[in-house]
Amino acid sequence: MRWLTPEEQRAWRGFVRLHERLGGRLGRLLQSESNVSPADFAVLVHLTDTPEGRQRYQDLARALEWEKSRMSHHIARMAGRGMVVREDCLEDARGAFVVITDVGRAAVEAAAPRHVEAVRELFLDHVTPAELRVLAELSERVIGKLDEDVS
Amino acid sequence: MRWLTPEEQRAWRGFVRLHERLGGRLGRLLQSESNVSPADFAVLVHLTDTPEGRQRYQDLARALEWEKSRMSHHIARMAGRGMVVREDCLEDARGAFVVITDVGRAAVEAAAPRHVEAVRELFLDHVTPAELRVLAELSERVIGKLDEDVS
DNA sequence: TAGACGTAGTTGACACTTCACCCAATGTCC
DNA sequence: GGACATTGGGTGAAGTGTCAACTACGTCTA
Repeated sequence: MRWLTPEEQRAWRGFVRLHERLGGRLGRLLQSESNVSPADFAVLVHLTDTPEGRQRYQDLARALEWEKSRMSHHIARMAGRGMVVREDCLEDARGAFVVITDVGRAAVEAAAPRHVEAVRELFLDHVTPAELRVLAELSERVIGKLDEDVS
Repeated sequence: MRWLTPEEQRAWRGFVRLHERLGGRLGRLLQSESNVSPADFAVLVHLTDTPEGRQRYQDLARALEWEKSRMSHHIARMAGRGMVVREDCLEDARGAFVVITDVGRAAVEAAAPRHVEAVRELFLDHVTPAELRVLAELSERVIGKLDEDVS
């Protein structure tokens, strides 16, 4: 059996740990300063990316890589807090839309600047452009391989 | 307000998404093929790293970067499944040890080879040694900065 | 040595995720 | 146009994580 070499371990562990740490910090920051969970924020950002501020459940689920059940539960909770509303789909009676509300829009707009600033402060500012390029390429390549595997 | 440049976005999004995807795949693999959750696996691996197969709750929590409460709940559940036992600490009556059982040992040993193989197949095989080095260095540097910030 | 403060771990309530299953609408193939 | 699989989404229960409060022990200091 082929175990990991020290360099492989170092890179793999570093990668995993870095994400845990950064994710934790950024998440707590969103929560405490803007009263929005990372999951809420992700949903809201994706909704504001569309011109109408609305998206099909499934498209949203694919974009966020969530299971449909998680999407359903989470949107129900967000709807309860007034950040989004559910809307039936006329073309396909099975389907439904998630639509961002004014409350939701206000929440993203309040949270986004601080979040971006934190990403910069905690991550981007400590990484060179060359490293960033390597990271981007590597990520895209590996994600591409993961996608191939499924098919 | 300074938004992210396209290259910054590409790297940041890629990084986050890569971790989500890889984590998801590896986690589901552990769960389905070895009947061990990623969290269980992490605990068991850390325990087998020590000669006695035992560690203080707090040390384990620090190593895994879990909150003490999560550790307490999770160990209770794992104990319920017979993978570990709780043991009182004689030197410090407040403290306690987590000790791996034979069942736990068998579980890691069954799961580890397949897991390592998957990390290789899904990640390491698609990344050059040079990229790996960049990733390791970058990760360690940024984690170091995160640690400084706290102090 | 009494009080104050810190540390190790626990607990319960609540929020979130997953799993397994349900249902209705749609597609497709004969 | 009827059988059958597929798709889009919902649901309840069980598993998991977080937060705040709590117990009990240890340590420091006046």
